[in-house]
Amino acid sequence: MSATAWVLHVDLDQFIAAVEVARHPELRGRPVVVGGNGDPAERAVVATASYEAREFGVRSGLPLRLAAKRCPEAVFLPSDPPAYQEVSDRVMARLREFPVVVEVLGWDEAFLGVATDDPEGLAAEVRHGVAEATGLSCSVGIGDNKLRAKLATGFAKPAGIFRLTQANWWDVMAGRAPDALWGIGRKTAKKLEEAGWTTVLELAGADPADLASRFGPRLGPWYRLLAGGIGDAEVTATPYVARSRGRETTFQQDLTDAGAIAEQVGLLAGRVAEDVAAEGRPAARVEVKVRFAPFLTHTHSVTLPEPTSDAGAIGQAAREVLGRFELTRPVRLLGVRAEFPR
DNA sequence: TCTGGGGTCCTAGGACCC
DNA sequence: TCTGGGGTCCTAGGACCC
Repeated sequence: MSATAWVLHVDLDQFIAAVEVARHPELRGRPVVVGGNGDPAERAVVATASYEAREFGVRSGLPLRLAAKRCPEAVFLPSDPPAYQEVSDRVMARLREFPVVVEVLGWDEAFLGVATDDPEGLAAEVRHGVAEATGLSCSVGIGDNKLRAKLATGFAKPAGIFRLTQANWWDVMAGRAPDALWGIGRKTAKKLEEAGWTTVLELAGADPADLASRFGPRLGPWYRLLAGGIGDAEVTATPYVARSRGRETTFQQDLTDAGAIAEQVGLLAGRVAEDVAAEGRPAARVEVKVRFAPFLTHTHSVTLPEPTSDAGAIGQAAREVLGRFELTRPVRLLGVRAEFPR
């Protein structure tokens, strides 16, 4: 008799805030907001808010200035990605000690592929193991595929375990709005609603051809599958291979001087060239992004004559692409991205 | 919105080729 | 020219996710 295949989704609770509280114990129990340089007056957004801060309506993506307004007593800390990466590595290493296949999704989450007849028991062991190794709390979703495991975690949080399978899919999901699904956001939910599909159950019964005509040949039919809870169950430990590497900066004050803009693009291209060199594969395309005030974003890009890792060639391509923009408005963001051959 | 920075994938139109 | 059908590449933009 062989054990049943399950997908577990492990997600650290308020990960970034938890890492900061772990190294600043005096902050435990206080509203903590991490983002930008830690200065709530700057142009930046919240990376993570502690649960105490969330009580005040502070959420990821909220401008720091608004976070300070909603929660004046919050402690604002600068984002420290290397520290989070280091803790993340320890979490993932601990997960790999279980008899599971680990697929890392980001700093604070991973899928586990596992064969067991007691997924709740394993999920509890995972929670204890991670807590013991790192002091961090996580939640675990159990599913019969990745989509259901991922959504289950949302119902498990914080510090819990939840199982979502075909058996309870409709009980849990039928009446929810389509943007409860992983892959449908606010914009698509609005279009769906305008077309008459306001719940997961309704979307699951939609005509695929109708969906295709509204959302495209792949996205449309895929939305119907999502609503049915149907998805991939294969968990793979194969290291992920980047398709592109980019750098971008939002300026605290908009740039208007053409020379300054060109200089910043040169600096960004230099950083991207370093990343490309570190990747060990040449870049095939270079894209430049310009966000004009108030918030108008445009991109131009070029396919290089041949793939290259040469910093001079990447910088020159970026400057040439920049020349295709009409720089008639103040610039709030510049970005350079290199794509690898497909 | 007072709207970051790192990415991924999809779409659609035009160019180009057979 | 009253202009087929298909495949692929290039490009810009959009939506979504963490």
